[in-house]
Amino acid sequence: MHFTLKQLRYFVTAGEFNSVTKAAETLHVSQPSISSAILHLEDVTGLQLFVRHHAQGLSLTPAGRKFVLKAKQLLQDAEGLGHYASTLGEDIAGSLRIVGFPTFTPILMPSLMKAFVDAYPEVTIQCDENHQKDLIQSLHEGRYELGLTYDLQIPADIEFEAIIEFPVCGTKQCPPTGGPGRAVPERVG
Amino acid sequence: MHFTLKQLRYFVTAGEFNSVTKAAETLHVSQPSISSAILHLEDVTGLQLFVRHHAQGLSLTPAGRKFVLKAKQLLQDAEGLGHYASTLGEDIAGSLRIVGFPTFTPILMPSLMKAFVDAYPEVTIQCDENHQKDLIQSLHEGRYELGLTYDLQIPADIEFEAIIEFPVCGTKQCPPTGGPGRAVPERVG
DNA sequence: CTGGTTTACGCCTTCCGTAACTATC
DNA sequence: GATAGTTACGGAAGGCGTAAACCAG
Repeated sequence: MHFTLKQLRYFVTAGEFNSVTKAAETLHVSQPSISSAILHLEDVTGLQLFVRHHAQGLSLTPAGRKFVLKAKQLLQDAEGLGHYASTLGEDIAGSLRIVGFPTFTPILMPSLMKAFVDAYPEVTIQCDENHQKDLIQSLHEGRYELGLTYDLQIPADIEFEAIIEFPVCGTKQCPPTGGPGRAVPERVG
Repeated sequence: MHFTLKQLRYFVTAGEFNSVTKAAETLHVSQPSISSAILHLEDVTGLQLFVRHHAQGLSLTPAGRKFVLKAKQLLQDAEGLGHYASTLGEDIAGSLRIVGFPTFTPILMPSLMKAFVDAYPEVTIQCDENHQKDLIQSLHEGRYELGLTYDLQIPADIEFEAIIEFPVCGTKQCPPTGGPGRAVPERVG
C-alpha cells in the first residue's frame, strides 16, 4: 500500500472542486497528472474514489468522501511538520543547551545569558559544566549546541569563535560556536 | 518546504539505528539512498539533523531528535490512512446506502436486508426510495452504492444484475448492483 | 459542437545502485 | 587496515506536458 503526499494532494483538491481541470489549474499542473494520481490511489486502495461524469466533472463516492477527510488531515499534518521544522531552525520555543568549562563559566555565563534571553526571550537555556574532553565529546554527540571553553584541542569539525582574548599570556578565552558542522550563530542570533 | 514520505521513512529508521548502514539493510536499499534522503531533509528544513561520526555511525542533534518524533507520528498516520482505506473496501464498520423503486421496495427489501445484516452485521444500511430517473441520477452522483429497480433504461455504466424474473409478462424485476462502474457485490458480499 | 476526462507518447527529472573516495578507529 | 558515510556517475523508473481520442449534453 504505497502512495505519496503529492498524490494525496492532487486527489484532495480534485475532490474539493469535483473537477480535474480546476484542480490542475489550482496546482499549476496538467490534467493528466491529476488524473493519473487519482488512478494510482484507486489502484493501491482498491477503492473507487470518484464517479466520472464525462462532460461535467466528477463526484466523490461515499468511500471517496471518507477517504478525502482522512487524507486532508494527513496533508495538514505533513504541512504542520514542515512548519515545526522551521520553528526548530528559528529557535522559537526552542531550547539551547550550553556546556561550559568550569573555571570561568560561572563568571562569564550570567551576563552572556542575560543578553541572550533579552534578545530571544522564547528560548529556554540549559547550562552545564564539563571539562575539555567530555565537553568536546558531548558536543560531538549533539547533547549541546554550544560550548564555552579555551581554544585548546578543538577538533577541526567544531567551529570556533573567539569572544574574549587575554593578551597578557597569549591564551584566548573563547566559545566554540555551535555543535559540529553547521554554524549555530545564524540560527540563534 | 517539500519532502516525501519515503524520505521521512529513510530518515527515521536511520535515526532509530543511529546508522545509515543498518537503515539501508533494514529497508533493503543502498546507503547512498539513505544518505541523500537525509541530506535532502536537512536541505529543505535548514536544520542539521545528524552529527556524523565518520567511522562510527551518526547521532541525532537535539533538533533532529525533536523532528524524528513528529516525523514518526506522521508516518504512522500515513500507514493508518492506508489501513483505513482497506477497511473502506471491506465494508467493516461501513455503511451501505440503497435506493429502491417505490412500488416493490417495501415488499422485497425487508427480507433482503435481513439476510444481509445476518451475514454482515457490522454494516449499517440506509434505504431510501426514488423513481427511476432520480434513482439513476443519485447512483451516478455516488449518493448510493446500490439501486433496486426494473431493468428499464439502465445506463451502460451501471452494472445490472437480475435477482428476480417475472416470466409471465417477460418483465424482469431486478437490482442493478452497485454504483456505476466497479461492481459492489464483491465488496459487500 | 462544446466541455471535461482519459489515453498515448516523448521528455525530463528524480531515485537507485555500483564503485570510488574520505575519514575515523 | 577496517568500518562507516559521502560523492560520482550511469541506468532505470516515474512524473509531467502536449496532443489526440473519447464521451456526454
